[in-house]
Amino acid sequence: MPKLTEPETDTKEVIGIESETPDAPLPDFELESFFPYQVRVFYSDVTRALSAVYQRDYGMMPAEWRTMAILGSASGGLQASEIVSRSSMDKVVVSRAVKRMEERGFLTRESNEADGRSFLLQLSDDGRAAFEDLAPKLKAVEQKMLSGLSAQEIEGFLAITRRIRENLADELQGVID
Amino acid sequence: MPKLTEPETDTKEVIGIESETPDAPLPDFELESFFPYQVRVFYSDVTRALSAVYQRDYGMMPAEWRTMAILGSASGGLQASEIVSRSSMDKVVVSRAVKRMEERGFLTRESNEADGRSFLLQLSDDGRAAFEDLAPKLKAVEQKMLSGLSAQEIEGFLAITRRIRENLADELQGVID
DNA sequence: CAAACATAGTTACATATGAAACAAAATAGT
DNA sequence: ACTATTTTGTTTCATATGTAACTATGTTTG
Repeated sequence: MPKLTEPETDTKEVIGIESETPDAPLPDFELESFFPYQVRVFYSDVTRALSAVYQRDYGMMPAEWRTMAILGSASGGLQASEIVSRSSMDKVVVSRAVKRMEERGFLTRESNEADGRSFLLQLSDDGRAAFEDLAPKLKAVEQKMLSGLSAQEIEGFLAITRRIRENLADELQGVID
Repeated sequence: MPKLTEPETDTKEVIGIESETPDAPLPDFELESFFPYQVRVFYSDVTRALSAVYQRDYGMMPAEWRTMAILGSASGGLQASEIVSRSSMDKVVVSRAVKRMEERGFLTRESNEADGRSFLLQLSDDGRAAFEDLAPKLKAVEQKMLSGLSAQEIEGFLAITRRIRENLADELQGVID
């Protein structure tokens, strides 16, 4: 069932090791020192600290908070597609977040004069109140997690994330996203 | 701890002001420059580049790959609980990953002499073969994403993730994990 | 010993997610 | 104008996930 892609170079055959090798090549692979794993552990702590707040105070999910954050700092009404592009979330995720937020009275959907397919989204008064309550709290969490770090260190850190993302750019071409 | 209720501001409608711009405090919150958001975008690229490989080649999920990685570099058989502690994954996640890997013939479960509640897990020959195929491929992805970065830069980066996690340590106490 | 408690792992349930199919409206090609 | 294609957003379906309940075994304590 595994549709294995052909191993390009099979050193075993070249060297001529036959059948079961008790002295297996045993790739020395330490998960805990594997960079992507460390990134995941880091991310998981960061996101958990953050979502704990909007989750606890407003029962919101990450996608809802991000939608709120974008609408909260926007001037007029936004289309869902604009939220998609500004949040790097999937359009399905945004669609569902918007739906849930409308049900909970956090945003309004007006039909769009200029384009009958889309709607203009805006925070309702309740939504804005929640945003104004949450934004400082979440900024405080951000401050807390960054405390003791210089602006230079933070910028250096982010610069490295950008370089890594650039390194991965063509790796990720296949995945359309 | 506010629970979903904030005082409604109704002063405007009472007087009937139709001001287009209410004198809202309007927290200046830019999602795209919000540190946790940037971390998420970064993480999402890293993890996607990686999972693309074991997903494509073996149809594995992240939890399965991590389980494989830990078993692959372990000497004898491990209990599921050891995988949990070494992978920072939930025990339910590990349980399901183990189940699926056993179904697919990637690992074996022997009952544990020393403790009737647990089992000793080990990669099967197939599992080991998959691991030996995958480990170098994934290391290559790691190399690719880190290319152009000095060991010093990488260590500095990781040091910052550790400091941030320490800053968050008490924030995360509430969440038992 | 036996009742109480703790631990390992699984299962159930409710919910979240991603991929792909879909409908409706807009745009392009001829 | 008419058909094809693209874009916008929703829905469907199959699968993944987290929380809590559960089973079974092991440990502690009176």
